[in-house]
Formats: sequence, C-alpha cells, structure tokens
Amino acid sequence: MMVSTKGRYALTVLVDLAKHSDGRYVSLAEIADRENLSMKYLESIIAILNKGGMLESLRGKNGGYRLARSPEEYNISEILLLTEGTLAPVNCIMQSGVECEKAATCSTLPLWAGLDKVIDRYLSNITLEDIISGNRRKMLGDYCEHCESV
Amino acid sequence: MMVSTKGRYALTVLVDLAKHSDGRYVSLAEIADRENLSMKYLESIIAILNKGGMLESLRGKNGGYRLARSPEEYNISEILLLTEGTLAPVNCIMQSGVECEKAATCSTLPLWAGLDKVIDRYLSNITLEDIISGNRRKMLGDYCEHCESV
DNA sequence: CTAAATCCTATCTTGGTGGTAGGATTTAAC
DNA sequence: GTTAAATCCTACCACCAAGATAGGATTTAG
Repeated sequence: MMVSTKGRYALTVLVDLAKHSDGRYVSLAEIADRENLSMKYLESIIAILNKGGMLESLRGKNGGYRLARSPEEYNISEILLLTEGTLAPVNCIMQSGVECEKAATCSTLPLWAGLDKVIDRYLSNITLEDIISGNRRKMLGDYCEHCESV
Repeated sequence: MMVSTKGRYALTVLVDLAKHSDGRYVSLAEIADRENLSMKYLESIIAILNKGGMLESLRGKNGGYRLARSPEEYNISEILLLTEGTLAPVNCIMQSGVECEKAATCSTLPLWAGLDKVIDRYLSNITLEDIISGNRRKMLGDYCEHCESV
C-alpha cells in the first residue's frame, strides 16, 4: 500500500470543499457528515492541509474551511506529498539526497527510480479540477503526457 | 510505501540467479553472502518464489535454486504481485472484484484506478533481462510504451 | 555416515495506521 | 456577557504487518 487513508481522506476533503464552498467557509462537521467519515479523525488530517497552506480557516461560530486557491491550481502530487510525507514506492528512493550505500552498484535501483518517476508524472499532471470535472480520459484513458507534449 | 523488502529482496534474488547461475543450482548461502542479506530471512522469501513456480530447487548437498525460465520471460509485475500480494496503491482498488460501497459515486476512484494502471503498465513492460542488462532507457528514460506501440 | 543443503513451523519486536478522548480557545448571534 | 458552535491542540491506544530470528526436520552427494 502506498497511499493511506490520510492521503485519501485529505483528497476527499479538498474535493468536497471544491464542490461545495462557493467562497464561503464550510465546517468540518458538514464535510464529515456529507462524506460519512469520522470528524475527529478528519480533524487531524485537515490540520495538515491547513498548516501546509492549502486551506484558509476561520475559527469560532460559523467558521470552517475553504480552498486557498482555485481547483486547477492544486495538483494531486503535492496534496499527497504533504499528507503522506513521501510517495516513493520503496525505501531506496529518498526525497532527500540520502542514499542506500549500495546505490552505486545496485542493478534494481534504476527500476525503482523509474517507477517513482512514472508515479510522480501521473500525479503531478492531474489537478483537483480534473477530479471534480471527472476528466476520465486524463485519469483512466489513453491520455499520454509524453505524446501530448511532443 | 508500496513495495516492501519482501518484494525487493525477491527481485534481488532473481537478478542474482540470472547473473550467476549458468544452468547450475546456486545455494541460498551463496546468494545471501553475495547480496549481503540475512539468509534466514531470504529463506522465507525464496519459498514464495519457489512455490509460485518461478524457481527450480534441488534439495540436499550441492542443492540450491535456479531460474525456471529465461530472464526475458519474467516481467517485474508478476514477480512483485506474487511476493507482495497486491500492487494496488490504495485499498480501494482490489485485485478481486470486491469493491467499496461508495465506488459508484466516488469522484476520486478514477484517479486511483488510473494510478494503478500506470504502475502496472510500467512494471509489466520491464523484464528481468532489462534489469540485468541495465536497459536504462526503458527504465528511466523517455521510453514510452504508448508511443512505441502507435 | 556425514556434511551441506532445502524445507517447515513457531516466535518475537517495532513502528505505523487508523483512530478516540478531552479540553482549550475563538467568535457570531442573541 | 452568555451561550453555542466552531477550530485548535495534546495525549493516548489497539491492532497488525513488516522484518526478521530460532530451531529443527528432511533430503541427498560424496
């Protein structure tokens, strides 16, 4: 498993906000209720999003959260990176420069590095807007970033 | 994390066998020593490979393991699938038909399904032979299965 | 017969996942 | 200025898979 509930619920929250806040602040209770998720657990997840600058929050009565930017300005990679810490498919691949001591001679490292690249390319290319608009071609179809850019 | 040491070590073992057995049986002690991994731990991993039909084994003195097929006939996806059980990036994606109850209305499901597809495409396309021959273009480069097939 | 090997079963520690609990603080509305 | 509704903060906990380790039973070449 690569993406835990943390990352998945974070995305769910952002999608919910994109769909339901038209500028207004939406309370966590409302989101938890609508998405049928534990509000207490979402609390800890939304805190990460908030501190990461992905949301604006308002405390007190009638408070809540709303997106800090417009949906097309969020790419999925940055959302998951923030909540999951890393998206690397193996421990060998570090976000920092720290490397395995065998890296120089490891025959399998290029495979893992390539896999990491493929995953990040896919996720970086999709935005929150693609998700709420249901851009199936880009997510599921034969859409090819590489071909498209040539 | 998506691929644990189980899958990584399994691949390491297969690569080691591909490189060092020219038809002869290679003992686990030899592999563990060369790869600097715990022999006892490798034992449990190689058992999976063996039962999965990826290896041929010979018991008793001078026994050991060798590949059941030639390196280009193993693709990485099947190796990892056997050892890891699943390669799905999220719990939402099942290898069986079992689905989340919210699947029909879930806006994020296409994203996960697409990610799963991208990962499997990449790993299915690379063989053991690509790894031992260090085919960097295919693993790391701008190689594009999609473009290539058009 | 013995040494070298696979095969089999059981056990253990650790850290991350997926939460829960309780309260402190802020603010709008009456 | 009191109250209710909300965010914010800290601590805690159960469970399970990962990553091994241990010990012995079985097979076979020499």
